[in-house]
Amino acid sequence: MGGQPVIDRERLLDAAERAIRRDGAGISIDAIAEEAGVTKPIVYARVGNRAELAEALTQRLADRLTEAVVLATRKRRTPRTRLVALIQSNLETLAENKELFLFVTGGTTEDRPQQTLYFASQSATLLAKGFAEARTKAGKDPDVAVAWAYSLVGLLNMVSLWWVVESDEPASKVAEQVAELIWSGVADISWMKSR
Amino acid sequence: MGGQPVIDRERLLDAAERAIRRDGAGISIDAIAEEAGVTKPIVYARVGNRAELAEALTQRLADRLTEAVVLATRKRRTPRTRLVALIQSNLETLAENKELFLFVTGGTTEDRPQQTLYFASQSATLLAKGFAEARTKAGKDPDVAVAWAYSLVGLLNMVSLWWVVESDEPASKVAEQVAELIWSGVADISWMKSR
DNA sequence: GACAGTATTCTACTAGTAGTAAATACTATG
DNA sequence: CATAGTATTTACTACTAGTAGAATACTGTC
Repeated sequence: MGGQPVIDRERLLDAAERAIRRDGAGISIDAIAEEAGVTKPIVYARVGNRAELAEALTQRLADRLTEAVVLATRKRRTPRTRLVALIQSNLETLAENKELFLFVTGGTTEDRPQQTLYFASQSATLLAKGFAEARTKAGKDPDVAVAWAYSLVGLLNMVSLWWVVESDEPASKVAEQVAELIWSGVADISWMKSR
Repeated sequence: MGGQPVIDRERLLDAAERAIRRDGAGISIDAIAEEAGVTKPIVYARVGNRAELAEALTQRLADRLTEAVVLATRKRRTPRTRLVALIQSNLETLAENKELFLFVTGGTTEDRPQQTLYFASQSATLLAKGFAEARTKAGKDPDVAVAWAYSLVGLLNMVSLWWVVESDEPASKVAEQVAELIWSGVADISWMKSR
């Protein structure tokens, strides 16, 4: 058991994904190592502790998400249809990666909130940049960008969680509904007048 | 050590809160028991396992949140200022209960996603009801209510997490910014035209 | 006032996991 | 074939959730 490394980081992460898909987000490092055909210290040598593992898988999921979103929105012409496509592909991608999604946003990592923020910031940073530009062009205060970015990422995150875990509605329908909210806001309904 | 129970459920939850405030969200059941001046099995007898503890504290935090929001919005006259007040009091209440917030949404509970959904549904259910009514009155499809409710709860949740953990901006400012988004949506900026 | 019965609590344990140090085994090179 | 160097595993510590059963103190009754 020496000489050439028996498995590289990427293959190890592949194995981690498989294990998570199979056994759920509560997976142990030992189980991941076993899936990879190695022992625990190898996991620590290649990817680090549990938090770092979650971080690496978060990165993967975020990339996958971005790719899917770009692909889905590319075909659409109007901003509105692109928004719907963005939301829908978000939902569908996270559903396809359900257990990974649950591991990344929920896995037993102690510093879970940091993890959630990290996951969010992956998308939010990019989004914020776009917002800032668009607002500046529109002659409005670009200062809202960061808050808006986290807002939308949180929105998408929760809707996805809810939809993936609990809802039976088709993704297209939910995407359309959420798009309506994001697009026009709540101003046009007589909201909160009584309560 | 017999006769009358030495501590009731509520006082135990008080102790749990104190312990979490002091030692953070990663607190052990033993530490909570110690703070309460009893031993672990008592905690299990009164509130159940860790997930049930989180659930009970979630309930408390949700109640505190609702109370604060009702109080804050009551003073405001227009729907728009009420929305700002809602968001701001949400931020401030969660900041005051930072560690509890992190425990509830992140504590090492294995079934964390379920926990998050539970926390969310506490507020979302109520919100959804209001939305459905308002939309029906406005002559629009009330079907969007549930998706909208989870959307907004997720939005508030993430913004709060971000603000509590990372931002230095005043709550009033962030509340104003987020209100602008929720109120009028993103339709008025030329968004996603390029990317 | 003593005692039996019972509710309550604690002690002590199991099981399982993150993370690590030290021993072991392999391979390439001379 | 010996050796140096690296990769891997074994075996361990430390910690925590959760629980069974022993120990204890209260309360009502004679």
